[in-house]
Amino acid sequence: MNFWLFKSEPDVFSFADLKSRPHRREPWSGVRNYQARNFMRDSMLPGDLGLFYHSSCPQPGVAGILRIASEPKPDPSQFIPSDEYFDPKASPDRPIWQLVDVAWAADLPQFVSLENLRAAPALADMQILRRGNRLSITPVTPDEFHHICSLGGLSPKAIAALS
DNA sequence: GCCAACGTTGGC
DNA sequence: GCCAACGTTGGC
Repeated sequence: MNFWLFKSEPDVFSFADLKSRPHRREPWSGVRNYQARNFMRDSMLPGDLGLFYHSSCPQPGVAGILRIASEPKPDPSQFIPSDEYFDPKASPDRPIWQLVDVAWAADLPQFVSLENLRAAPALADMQILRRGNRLSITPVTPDEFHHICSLGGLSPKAIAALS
């Protein structure tokens, strides 16, 4: 199993929004960065777990836990001219951008703020904490994932039940 | 709103 | 294939 961090602006789509969707599930559309796409295409598997991170907001940080709920597939928004994520270089025959469905997996009893993340020595190497990091999807190590779940107030038992 | 950092674009 | 210019991201 692999572990991931998904960034989203909560004004646009928050962890609470995911939880309120039918089946608590949503296609993660709009990724337009090759590295992030390649993670989805090459390394992500249904059942993998992810941290739902709120960015560009008053309180950045990890708001909850999600699970990868589909194989990667073409992101339909790339084909729709009126869509803000339209890509004229893409066609249904030759899609460029992929998405995966994600589903709610668990609430965190406590929000894990960016400040909390920075204060944890065990998380010092996280990609999200590096200067200039702009990737909307990044891998995290199993240790980092478990550490953040623990900071979020999940018991070891609850964390184990996720995997 | 500022600004540093980064990815992408396009002229050559 | 280089690299300057540009747009975007995201914390503050």
